[in-house]
Amino acid sequence: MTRALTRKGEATRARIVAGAAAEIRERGVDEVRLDDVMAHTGTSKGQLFHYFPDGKEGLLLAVAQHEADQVLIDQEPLLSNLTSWPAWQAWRDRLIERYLEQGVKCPLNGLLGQTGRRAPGAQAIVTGLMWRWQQAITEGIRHMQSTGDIAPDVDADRAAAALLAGIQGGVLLLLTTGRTDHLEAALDLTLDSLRAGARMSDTHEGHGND
Amino acid sequence: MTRALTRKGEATRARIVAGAAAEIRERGVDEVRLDDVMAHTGTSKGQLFHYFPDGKEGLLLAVAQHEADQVLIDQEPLLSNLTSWPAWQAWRDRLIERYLEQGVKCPLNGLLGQTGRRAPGAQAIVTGLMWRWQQAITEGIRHMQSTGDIAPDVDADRAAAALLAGIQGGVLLLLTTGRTDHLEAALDLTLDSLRAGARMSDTHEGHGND
DNA sequence: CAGGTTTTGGACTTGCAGGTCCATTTTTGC
DNA sequence: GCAAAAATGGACCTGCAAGTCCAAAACCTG
Repeated sequence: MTRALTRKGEATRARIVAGAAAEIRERGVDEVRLDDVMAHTGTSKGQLFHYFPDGKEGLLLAVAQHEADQVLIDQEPLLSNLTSWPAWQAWRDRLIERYLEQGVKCPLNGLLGQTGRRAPGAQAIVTGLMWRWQQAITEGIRHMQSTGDIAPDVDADRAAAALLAGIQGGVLLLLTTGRTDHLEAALDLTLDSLRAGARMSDTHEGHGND
Repeated sequence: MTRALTRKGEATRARIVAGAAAEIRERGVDEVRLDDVMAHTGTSKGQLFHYFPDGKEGLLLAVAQHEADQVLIDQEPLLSNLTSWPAWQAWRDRLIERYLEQGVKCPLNGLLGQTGRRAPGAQAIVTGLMWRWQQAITEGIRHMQSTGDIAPDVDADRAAAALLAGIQGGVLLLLTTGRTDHLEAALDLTLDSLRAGARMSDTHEGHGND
C-alpha cells in the first residue's frame, strides 16, 4: 500500500495535507471542496486521488491526524514539563495565548466537525488526542505530588480529567463567544484548587510562586 | 411573513422541527437529508418549503433553537433553584443522568455541528443558550453567597464560567469517549472547591449537608 | 539510454440532494 | 355553501462536487 513513495511524492502529499488543514481551519470542514484544496495547494484531481485513494474521506482523516498531533506539539515542551508552579503557569499562559491568536480558526474546529460523522476514524483520532493530553496532565500532577506541591490524596487522574474538561469547554466557548473568559476561568480556578489542596494538607513551608 | 398559520399548520411545522431534531440527534447534522425528514415526519417537499421558505438553512436554525431551549428545559426546575447544597447535588445528578442516557445522541451534537458554518444564525443561538445557562448558575452561586454557604469573596461570574466550561468540556468528552468520567470529575471538583471556599472564610458554623 | 514506475493534468461522468412549481385538497371566515 | 387562503403531494429541474480515466510528463534504476 504505502510502498513506493518518492521524495517528491511525500512532499506533495504533505503539502496537500497541510494545505487542506489550513483551508479547513479557515473556513470549516463542510465549506471546503476538493477544488479548494487543489487551488490552494497547486495540485490536480489526479494527485488528490493518487495520494488519497479513499478520496475526501481519507484526506480528512489524514488532516485530522495532522491537526491532532499539532495540538499537542503546540504545547511542547511545556506540557511535558509541568514540574513546578511557574511551569504550570507558563503552560496555562501558552494555552490561552495560542487559542486567543487562533480565534475561531482552531484545529479543534475541524476535528469536532468530524466527530459525529465518520465515526470510527475521526473519533478514534480525537479520543487518542484527548487521552495523550490527559496523560500528560496526569503526569504533571503526579510529579507535583512527588515534590509535595500537591497533596498526595488528590486523585491525579480525576483532577486531570476535570482540568481537561475545563480546557475543552473553555475552547468550545471561545469558539462560540470569541472570548477567552471561560477558558481562563476554568484553568485558573482548577489550578487554584490544586494549589489550595497542597496548602491544606502539606504545611511544611510556603511554595511562594503564585 | 409569519402572518397566517392555521392550528393545523402550526402543528405540522412543529412536527417537522421535532422530527428533524430527532433525526439529527440520531445521525448527525450532515447525515440528514430533507428526504429523511420528510419520511420521518410524514410530510412532503412542498410542506417543508412552505413552512421554511429558506429551505434547509431555515429548518436547521429552527431545530437549533428548539434544541437549545430543550437543553435548559431539561434542567428545570432544578437549574433555577440552586438554593442549597442538596439542590446543587440534585442538579448535578440530573445533568449526568440526562447526558448518560442520551449518550452520543446529544442536542449539542447537532448544535455544535453548525457552529462553524452558518455563522450568524446558529452561533447566536448557541451563544444565547450558553449565556442563559451561565446566568442561571451565577444566580445560584449568588444565592448561596447570600445564605453564607459560599464565601462572599468568590467571583460568582467567574466561578459560573469555569463550571459551565467544565460541563461543556465534560459533555464534549462524553461525546467522543462515551464515558461520563470527565463530566463527573469537572462537576464534582468544581463544586467541591465552591464548598471548600465557604468553609475556609466563613466559619461561623458547619453547613452539614454534604 | 531504455523500460518501468511514479507523478501529474485535466476532461468527463455521475449521482444526489436542495430547490422549484403547480395542481389538488383542505380549511377558514363570512 | 362559497370564495379566498392555506396546506399538501409529488414530479421535475439543476448545479455542484466527488470520483473516474487516461494520456502525458518526470523520475528513478540498472
